[in-house]
Amino acid sequence: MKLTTRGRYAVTAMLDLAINGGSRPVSLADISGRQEISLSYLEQLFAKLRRGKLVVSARGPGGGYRLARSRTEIFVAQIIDAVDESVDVTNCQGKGNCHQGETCLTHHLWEDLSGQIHEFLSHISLGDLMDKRDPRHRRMSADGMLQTLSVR
Amino acid sequence: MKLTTRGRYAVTAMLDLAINGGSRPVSLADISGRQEISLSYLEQLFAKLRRGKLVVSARGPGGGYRLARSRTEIFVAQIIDAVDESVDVTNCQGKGNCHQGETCLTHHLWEDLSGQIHEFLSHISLGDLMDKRDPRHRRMSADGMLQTLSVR
DNA sequence: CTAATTCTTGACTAAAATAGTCGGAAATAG
DNA sequence: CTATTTCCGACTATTTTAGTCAAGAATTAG
Repeated sequence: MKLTTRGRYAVTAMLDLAINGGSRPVSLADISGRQEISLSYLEQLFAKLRRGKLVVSARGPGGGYRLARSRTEIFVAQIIDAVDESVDVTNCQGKGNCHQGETCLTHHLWEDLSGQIHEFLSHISLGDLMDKRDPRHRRMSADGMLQTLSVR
Repeated sequence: MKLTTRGRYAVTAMLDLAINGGSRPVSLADISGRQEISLSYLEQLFAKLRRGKLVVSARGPGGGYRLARSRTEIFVAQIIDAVDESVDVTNCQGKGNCHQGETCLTHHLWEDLSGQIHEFLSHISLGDLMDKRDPRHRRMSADGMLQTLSVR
């Protein structure tokens, strides 16, 4: 799991699509204008998002992109995975250069943590993020948060 | 919150320190050998970790670094913050170029999500990672965290 | 004291990732 | 047909990452 500015751009653009995309597709030019991301860069990102089956495209006038499925079925982890093409991070894959060393141990510990972050982002959909705009859904509970976050 | 390979290196090195550091300091040369990170790069990272008060150093033969405090009191978020010097990510700070636009909205949504990840990593200590019994107890609760996502 | 060890610092560099540019081709609505 | 918009590949500039090098300061073992 990697979390770079590129992933942020992608999630931002997808959020824009989820917010502004109704029955009509949204053009990249619109997103570019609103989110201040260069059009050409958006093209690169959406090529990957399309390959990742997160959006569908429509060419021609009035065309653009729309979400490939409901905003409640598109998760942040999928977006980041689509644009980040995670490199494999192991420096000891297959090779036996990491016998009884500590390398594999610490590597495994990191992978574990990384996996948890991925797991977390796999449960947050665009819809979840958007729902936070609705004040009725606002529930500030610092106590509750600590209970769910800390080691139980 | 950014999550790059540099942060991974830092956490890995700190884990090595937590695992291999007993009463004696651990030299960067040792960490370099075990974790296959270049010595000079480790020097850069540990300069920042020291400034962040996460490690203390000891010069001379038999010297090296040791954790500044107990492994249960050093958290992953602190390590990443120390080496990443997070840039401010707002493209609309102060400036009024983001009035009723969608830019601020999506930006805040991302900030909230990013904040949640940071919050999560603020509760995971080196000790937690080393403690391998029952990793499920460290897992994030997406439902619980969504309740706490703030609205601005 | 001396010498080896280790951190400390700064300047520099190579490689990679990021972000953006450009030119054109294909599709399609009007 | 024509304007709009996705699509696609090649190219470039900038930034970040990772590593190198060299000099120097502190400390300790012997």
